[in-house]
Amino acid sequence: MVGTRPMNEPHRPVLGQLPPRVRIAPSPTGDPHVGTAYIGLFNYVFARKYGGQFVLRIEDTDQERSTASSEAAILEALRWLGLRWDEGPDVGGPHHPYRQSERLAIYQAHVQRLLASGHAYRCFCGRERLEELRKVQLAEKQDVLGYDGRCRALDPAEAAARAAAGEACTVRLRVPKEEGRVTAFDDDLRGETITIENRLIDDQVLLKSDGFPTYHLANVVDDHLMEITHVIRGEEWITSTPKHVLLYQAFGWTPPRFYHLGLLRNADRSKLSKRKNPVSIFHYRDLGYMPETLLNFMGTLGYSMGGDVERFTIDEMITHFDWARVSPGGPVFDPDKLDAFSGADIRALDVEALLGRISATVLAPERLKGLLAHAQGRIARLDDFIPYVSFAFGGAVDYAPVISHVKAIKGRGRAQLIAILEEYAQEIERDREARSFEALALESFSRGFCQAKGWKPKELFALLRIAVTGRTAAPPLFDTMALCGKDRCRLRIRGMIAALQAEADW
RNA sequence: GGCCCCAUGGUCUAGCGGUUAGGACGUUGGCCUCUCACGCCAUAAGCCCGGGUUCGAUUCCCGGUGGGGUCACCA
Repeated sequence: MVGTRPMNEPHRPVLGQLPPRVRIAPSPTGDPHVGTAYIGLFNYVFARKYGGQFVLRIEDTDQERSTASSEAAILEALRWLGLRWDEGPDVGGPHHPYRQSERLAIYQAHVQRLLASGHAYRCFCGRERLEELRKVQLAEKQDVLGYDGRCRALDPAEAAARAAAGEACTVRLRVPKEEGRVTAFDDDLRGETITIENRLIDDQVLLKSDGFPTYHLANVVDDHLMEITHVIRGEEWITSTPKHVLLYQAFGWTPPRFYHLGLLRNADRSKLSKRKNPVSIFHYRDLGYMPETLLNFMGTLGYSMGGDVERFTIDEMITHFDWARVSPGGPVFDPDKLDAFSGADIRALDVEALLGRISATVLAPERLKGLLAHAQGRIARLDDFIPYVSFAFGGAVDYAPVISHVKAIKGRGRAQLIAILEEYAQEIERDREARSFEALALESFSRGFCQAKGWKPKELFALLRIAVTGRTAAPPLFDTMALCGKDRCRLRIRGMIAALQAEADW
């Protein structure tokens, strides 16, 4: 057993070792996720602790789902938190570009190497056959799922010719499947060697038919080229790490050290998901948590300063950081405790500083202006402004005063209301335009949604207005939703669903 | 289901062979107080189970159980 270490031996870099280079590699496919921030925090702290570099790399190899706006949002969210990266798509660096979609030629050249050395092969199996294969494997309850290796035996020259002739194909990793072969790597957080039998490792696709690499290939190539020394990521990657190790071996490269952190969990211990918890970093920003509070809170998840200390700054975390103080288990993200931290931090501010914070966020001039534009026509006295726009502040709202109006929506039962809200919340996330949460896009999405579901706009919009504001009267619905922001709307629509579910007598 | 990871009160954790098992959030009760909040004091609640190793296991090893992850031309 290589690489095991007694648990009482703290992990310290060997003297004379180069400073670490670490990275986070978010995929720009949605709202900036707290899981990204969590992993980012540990990478950042580790890099700073040992005077290394923290790299931000955008893994936009999924052409279907990646968007520029998501990438921008991720950068914005990480900046808000104060996790500064030394190299990245915006600041550049010696290993640019840092956006994988701009490194296609690099991956293709590396795939050629693998093809030439026989570590990879072209595969002409189409999606239909793969789906069929999968169906059969599932039906037969096979334990090992995955590609059956049909194209492994193809003559490389012939395969190359077919590809050159324009036949669609992918390139797969040729996993050495000889009886008894295993692939192992050390997880330095766990202090264990993790070993997996090669027969359980799939001949992973490395290059997709659209010419883009998969995560596995791009990740290994870039980590090597960018001289990443320590890969600190979520434990969801543990089972695919052997594929990466095989790739390092195929290229003749030395793999980095691996640290797999436990995944953030919902209250029911499943992996943190937006169905059960707010997961967007912007949710926490827009509902008025201070970045240092969030950072400190996340720092207490999985990490401990030791003893009784749990309130600490990121600088304190950096100076005290030690891998031996990181727990491998997946912590529950407890919003109540975050609130307690947040309240304490607000109280610790002097009034002047608090005013500064609020002026810069909750009451930022730009935001106020947007609100005023809609309040102006609806108030009689300047002083009415605050109560009038109160719907745009705070988290959950109380539906008790307005629930009768919901019940009065003609011809719609409780179950129907719950269902439509759930569908609405779900589909709006998938709509490329609407998820920007701009009024116009919201409106066109919502009207289309009504049509598709056979609801009159009037009924749905009334329901949404009540759900989002807790009131029956407000500025035009889509302006209101835009003013409240995506995360607040999401939170309140969920709140409305919960309120409806609680109305047992209806 | 196969494989992999994990395991201290409800939650986050301290503990690194011998402790009255400590702290924080939450709970409950009280104090403070015009109310609420804050603050303060107190409270109930935990080492998953079974084998080893050891004079001695919460701690080390193995097994079980439980939880999680993963089995895509998504990351």
